[in-house]
Amino acid sequence: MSSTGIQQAENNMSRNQPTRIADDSNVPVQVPRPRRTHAERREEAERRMLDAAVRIVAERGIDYLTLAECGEAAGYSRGLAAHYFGSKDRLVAAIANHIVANYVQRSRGGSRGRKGLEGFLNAIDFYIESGRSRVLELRAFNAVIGAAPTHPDLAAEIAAVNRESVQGLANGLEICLKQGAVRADIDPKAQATMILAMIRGVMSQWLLDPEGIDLDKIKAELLASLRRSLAP
Amino acid sequence: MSSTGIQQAENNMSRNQPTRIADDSNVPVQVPRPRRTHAERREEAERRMLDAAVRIVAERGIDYLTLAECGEAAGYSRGLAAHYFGSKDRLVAAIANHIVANYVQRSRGGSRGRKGLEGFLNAIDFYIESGRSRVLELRAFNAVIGAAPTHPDLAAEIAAVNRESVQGLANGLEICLKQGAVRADIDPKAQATMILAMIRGVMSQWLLDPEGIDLDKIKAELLASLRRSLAP
DNA sequence: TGTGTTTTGTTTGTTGACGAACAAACAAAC
DNA sequence: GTTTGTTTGTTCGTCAACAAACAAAACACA
Repeated sequence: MSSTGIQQAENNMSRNQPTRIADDSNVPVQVPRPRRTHAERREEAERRMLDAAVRIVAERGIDYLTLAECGEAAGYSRGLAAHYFGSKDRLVAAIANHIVANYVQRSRGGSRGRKGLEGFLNAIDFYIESGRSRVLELRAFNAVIGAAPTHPDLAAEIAAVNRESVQGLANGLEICLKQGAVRADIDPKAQATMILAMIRGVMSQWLLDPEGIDLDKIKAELLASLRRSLAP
Repeated sequence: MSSTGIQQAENNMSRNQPTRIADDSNVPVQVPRPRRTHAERREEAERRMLDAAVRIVAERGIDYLTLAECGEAAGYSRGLAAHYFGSKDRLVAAIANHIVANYVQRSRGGSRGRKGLEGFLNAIDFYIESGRSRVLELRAFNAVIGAAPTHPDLAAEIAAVNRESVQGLANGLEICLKQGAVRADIDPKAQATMILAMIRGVMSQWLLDPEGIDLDKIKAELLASLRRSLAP
């Protein structure tokens, strides 16, 4: 619900008067007027609060996330997060959508081009690298997934996210199937579920023990295994 | 640390006077004296509180687990959980060990016998079925894993649990390797990490959406894939 | 065997901090 | 001047933490 309109509201600086914090004169400047529209204000506030919430969850965990701190960490007041999201559970659900929306946005233009099985494996690589390079989001998402089964509001939300992710992978496999790039006796959806599980599970272990888990080695092994089990 | 001595204290009834709740006479009986040893009392209290904590975490999540409710749900007082575990984080760490200890205990005598690749795959099957049949433990464990990366106390504990699990699977693969039952160019530890990831990830998705995830089908696909990618 | 004392396990009272929820005020945009 | 966004004041419940108190078992010694 709150994930519509995240892709805009990015560069609103260009329209506004540049926020003048200080100028040449030593006379105290009156507070600058950004003159943003209501929608812009609202969207920026929402985005900043979600970013703050992601950071808090990633650093200290869901149980230490509070509505008040979320608002303040975003540079607003105590009460704003509660006002926007209503409850902590719904804030957490919004976090999940926020992270996924960010990922989807990034993944467009990511692994384009390559076809066949290698193209599919390339997408998996992108997924893994994406987590590696955005540890905050990864940690927060991991925490949300862990909490989801016991939070009814969240469970539905995350289950939907999972279905979409599985479907995305399954689509990739379907294409390969039609091209004859993978063996014909696989079940795309079951394979996709499995592969998503593998990716998430590996990242979850890596989060807990970055020293002990050689992500490059495991990624290589993972891709090699998939190559063997999927090749026609 | 608290997982030593779980395997005893099971049948302490045989040593004590059988707890007499009522007897033949209609004279009100004085309160029965179970006459348990201090160690027995302590262990039972600990076990019952951990069981209660597992149930609470599985049903409502870690953030709704409180020390007070844990004690009371176990049939004791408000303060006992705090007295034993000191802090919520340490209680949660104890939960993880409790669940793992339970699993390990059950897994002995579980998948014994079969050798070669099929024996290894059989152990994986056991792991999955074990989660399916003990949803409470699975849910609680899943929640703990999700929270671990942001809770320093927990992180170390769970990382150790993971290492043990990976090592267990890797050992199975090593045996297969020596028998020539799997291809020679795999890295047992990396494979084990991957396989554990797959199992956990699939169970995590299943928890969120038991209707949407056909566990039998995915298990079959998973085992078939492993057969293809591991076979010599 | 019994009795008194010490240790260990368990409960209860109390305090203080924190967080959610609500209502009302204030500020900016329309 | 009206709507929409944002802050502030306040209340209420809940939980962790600590400090005693109480109860059961272990021990010592007759």
